[in-house]
Amino acid sequence: MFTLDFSSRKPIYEQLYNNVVKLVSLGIMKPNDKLPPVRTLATELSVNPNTVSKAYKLLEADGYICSAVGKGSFISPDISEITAEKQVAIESLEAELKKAIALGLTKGELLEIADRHFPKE
Amino acid sequence: MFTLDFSSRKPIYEQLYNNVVKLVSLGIMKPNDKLPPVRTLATELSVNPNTVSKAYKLLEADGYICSAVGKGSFISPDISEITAEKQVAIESLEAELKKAIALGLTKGELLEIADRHFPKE
DNA sequence: TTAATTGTATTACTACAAGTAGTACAATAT
DNA sequence: ATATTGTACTACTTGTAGTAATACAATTAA
Repeated sequence: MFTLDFSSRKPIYEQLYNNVVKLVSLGIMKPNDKLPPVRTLATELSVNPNTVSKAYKLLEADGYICSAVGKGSFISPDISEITAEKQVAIESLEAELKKAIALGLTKGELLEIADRHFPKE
Repeated sequence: MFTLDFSSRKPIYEQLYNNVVKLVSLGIMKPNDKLPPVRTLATELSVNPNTVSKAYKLLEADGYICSAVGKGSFISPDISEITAEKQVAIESLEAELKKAIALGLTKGELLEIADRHFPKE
């Protein structure tokens, strides 16, 4: 269900995050489905519970899952519509990004723009 | 001519970079104008020559200036057109970015997109 | 041709942040 | 009550960013 690459430079919590996003977008996990408890998944993957927790925390911040102490973590009920609209917006964004890069936009400049649009994050 | 804020978190080389960009966009420095030599500027600003060099290197990579050993560093001859077109593209990009953010795009996701479009930088 | 001026490359030191782990805490369920 | 769950706090380790010290290479000017 979850696959990790420990030799990768990508942080484990980020890989976990992407795992869940992928499972949802592929329809393998559906709204209200229960995710494995932090400790369970951590043990399975031989990883610290806090690392799993970090992934879950991010997933919740981004609206993918809902977590509650004692209850557990679940795929958000209204995940489908969200991701669909967002996907379209991302595609438009990437199209504009390509144009800008062709005209000499650098990564540094893009990061600066990102900082301006995400205040104090 | 050049102003630095040493108490700022922003790296000095980045501040220098922005100084030059601003001087150009304000028309204070024009195409083919000579920039102060690395060592001279470094001494003036009480900074290591390498720090100035790093700023110049970035400016050259982004097409703002041209550097040559023994000659010096100069504002690029064709800076005006470049920056104009680019500015338009950046505005479109930011418009799309705002839409995507409104639909739930996160900073993390944006950075991931950035990584995808700037391979191995 | 020689000395001065210029940008570049290499290396190393320091500080800070990211990533992960250890542990204790708090809320819910059974 | 006790077990299960997510969360908060702290600390350790590692890596990267920023700057500096130094040596190098190319051009200019005398």
